[in-house]
Amino acid sequence: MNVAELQLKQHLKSHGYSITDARYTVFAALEDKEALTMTELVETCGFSLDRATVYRTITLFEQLGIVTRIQIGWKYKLELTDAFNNHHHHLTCTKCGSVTPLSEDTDLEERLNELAALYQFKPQDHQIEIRGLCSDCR
Amino acid sequence: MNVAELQLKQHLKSHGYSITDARYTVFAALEDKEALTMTELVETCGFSLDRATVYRTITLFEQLGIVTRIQIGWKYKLELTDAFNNHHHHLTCTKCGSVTPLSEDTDLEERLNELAALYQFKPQDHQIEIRGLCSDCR
DNA sequence: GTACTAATTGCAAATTCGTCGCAATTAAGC
DNA sequence: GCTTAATTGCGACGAATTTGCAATTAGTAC
Repeated sequence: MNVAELQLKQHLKSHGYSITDARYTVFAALEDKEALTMTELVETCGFSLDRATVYRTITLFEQLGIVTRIQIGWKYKLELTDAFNNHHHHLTCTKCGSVTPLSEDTDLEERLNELAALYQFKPQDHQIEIRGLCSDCR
Repeated sequence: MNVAELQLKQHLKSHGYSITDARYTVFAALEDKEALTMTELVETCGFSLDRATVYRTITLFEQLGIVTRIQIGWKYKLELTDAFNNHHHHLTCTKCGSVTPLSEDTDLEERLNELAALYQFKPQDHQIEIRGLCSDCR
């Protein structure tokens, strides 16, 4: 069991939820991967888990702040949250459909916080998607 | 016919598509409004248009860069693109679900362009969603 | 304006997506 | 191990989205 899985275990436990194979399976499917659509996730878990279980698990993970939804092109996709080692900023190519994750950028984050403050808004999370042509397609 | 509708007409024409009532109706439903879900859009067009036509029209509008999907909380919504006078930056309240549009911000746009440039990426459009607690809920 | 052709639309049927109730199974605590 | 409560699988359901095809409409040339 790696660090992230230990973290998952503690997270579930501290919120009073059981540690189950299904939850590990879903978590593992999202670990260190590019964002997945719900359908892809269900396929990845495949034989071992029922569709309904995957949906229920994702709902729980979202409530617990383990997973977040981001939009990539047309569809929404699922990713682990920052706390579980991920990012939610992407360059999406409108031609070839490639997705390039963008590393965190302090200037950007700060500006977002300033803007939120203007509206007396307390930010918890955010996502940014830039659509355009990637280096290969331009 | 207002400026935006003229622009729509030219856009359709220059790409070889017909100018039809259905396309005006869908366009009008999105004009000067907050983003709509597909279901809301179908309801807005209501009696006059078949569901399938609305879906097909939106697919076309996306291909032509007239409409874009943005993520609002869990769901995606539809909005006119920048070229047709809209913005895609929002503050979403995770408690009450309210959506506040964020006005364009030069600093932010510039920083996004700088970042895209780092990846030899040619930006066409972008969206930003900040999730958190609105002034009423915090 | 009329006629012709190709594009567009409405309708109905078929998929796909996401949710729910309930019985069977599994995890947690003793 | 035993008991209890949480979790899962299964089947069924309602909502969302897509598709084929026939009827209608827009575009173009006379």
